[in-house]
Amino acid sequence: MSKEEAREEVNEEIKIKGNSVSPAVIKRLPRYFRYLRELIRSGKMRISSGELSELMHVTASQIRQDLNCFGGFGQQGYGYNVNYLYTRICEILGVGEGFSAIVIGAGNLGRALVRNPMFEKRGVDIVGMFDVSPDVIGITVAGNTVRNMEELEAFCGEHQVDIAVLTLPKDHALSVAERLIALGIKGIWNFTGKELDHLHPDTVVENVHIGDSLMTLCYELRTRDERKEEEK
Amino acid sequence: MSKEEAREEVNEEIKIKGNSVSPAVIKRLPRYFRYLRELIRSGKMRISSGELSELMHVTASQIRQDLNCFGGFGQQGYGYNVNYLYTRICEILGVGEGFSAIVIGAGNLGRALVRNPMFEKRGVDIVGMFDVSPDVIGITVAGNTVRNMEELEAFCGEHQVDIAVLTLPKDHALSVAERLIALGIKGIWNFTGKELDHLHPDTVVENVHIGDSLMTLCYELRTRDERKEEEK
DNA sequence: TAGATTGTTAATCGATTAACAATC
DNA sequence: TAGATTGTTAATCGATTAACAATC
Repeated sequence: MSKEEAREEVNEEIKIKGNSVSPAVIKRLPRYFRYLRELIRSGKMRISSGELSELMHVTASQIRQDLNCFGGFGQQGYGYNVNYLYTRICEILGVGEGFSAIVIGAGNLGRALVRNPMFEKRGVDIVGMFDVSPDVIGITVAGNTVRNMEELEAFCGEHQVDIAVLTLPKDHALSVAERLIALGIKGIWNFTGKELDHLHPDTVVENVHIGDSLMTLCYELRTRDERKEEEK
Repeated sequence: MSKEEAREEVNEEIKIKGNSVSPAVIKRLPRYFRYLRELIRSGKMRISSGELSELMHVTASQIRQDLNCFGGFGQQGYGYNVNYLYTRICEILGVGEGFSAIVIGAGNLGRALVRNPMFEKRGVDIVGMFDVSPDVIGITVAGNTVRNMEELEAFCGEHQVDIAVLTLPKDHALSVAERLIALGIKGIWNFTGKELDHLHPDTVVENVHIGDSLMTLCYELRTRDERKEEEK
């Protein structure tokens, strides 16, 4: 067995042994993904943890530690091959797994999301949109015709759907989530503000609260204001 | 000096002594804000850390620890007065400071954000929208007429603007940010994906990368898939 | 007063950083 | 080989949890 193969095995073992990779590391992976994308675009072939640390404003130590959770991606004395590293990060994050998604709720947010290149960049394929309002049923958004919510079950019977993006009003979120879970959907990207975790142990729920970020900004502004007041 | 006053003094001191409140706590505050809002809506007058912990799926210890960073909001043997607690959290987060914001970029995302009740709920007032495209200049979005970017300087001279929401293409983000900083804008809510931190020490930048959240979901889906494969 | 629940200290846990031997 | 830089261990730092005395 070559060293590479042995490493792979250990690697696999780690992945199997539950979530041995800490949440803090996982949360940082998309950021590596973004920076590596940029580096490739700029034609950079190779990078050291030191260089990358300067670029990303994190410690080189953290970068090496993070990347090593998934195996030795670098080479002593050389650094990391940008393309290889990007490929591995993509693998880890499931880019290229070909996940498919439906969007439920074709309001302002739902439409804006579908028109965003975000999904394409991350290899997630939007395969359908749904709504209850006759005002939007039948319209086409970025190539997706909005279907009647009543067609949900039939549609999911015909198409493989991995992810449901929920951008519908809060008070309908729970009942829709239950329908989705009954249909075997594995992941819910939840913009509704309704707590949908713990509904089903096999369904992954990722919550987005954009407003929380706005509030963090306001907190900083307020404390900065206060500090200036004090300085007087 | 009453006990309350003494407490306030200590409290103030803490706030002044730099960022003595840990980032982890600050990040959690908006969540408390959301839950307290709901509790008020449901008519609940009083709550213990134990009850709230069950509701929010965090430890009671953490709740008490978090709230205590800002002073004693509760009462032994009683718990927390929901209204009072909400009021204090709002104060801390700068809700009601009357911050004003402009949105730069009236594309899909910019328009969706402006139409969202988020800003209103958090006491942030949208006072203007800007874009460079003749296609959108002049249209009205949720009561806001989209202005030509050229009017930015004149507008900011006439109106108090605290926050700029950037939803414009990445490659124009830097030059616009520099104009905003020159105009004395204090906070940037950055959706562009361009790194704008460290541009100016007095400008607070809060970055939003919605795609990162999607990738976290994909990571969970992939590892779950992999685990199922292994089980076979 | 007795019961409940906070505020707060101490203990534990996890995450980050520093350091350096391994090695390309 | 010498220099560079990783992978990895050990040390530090910060955040969470447990425990309980203070007190309403």
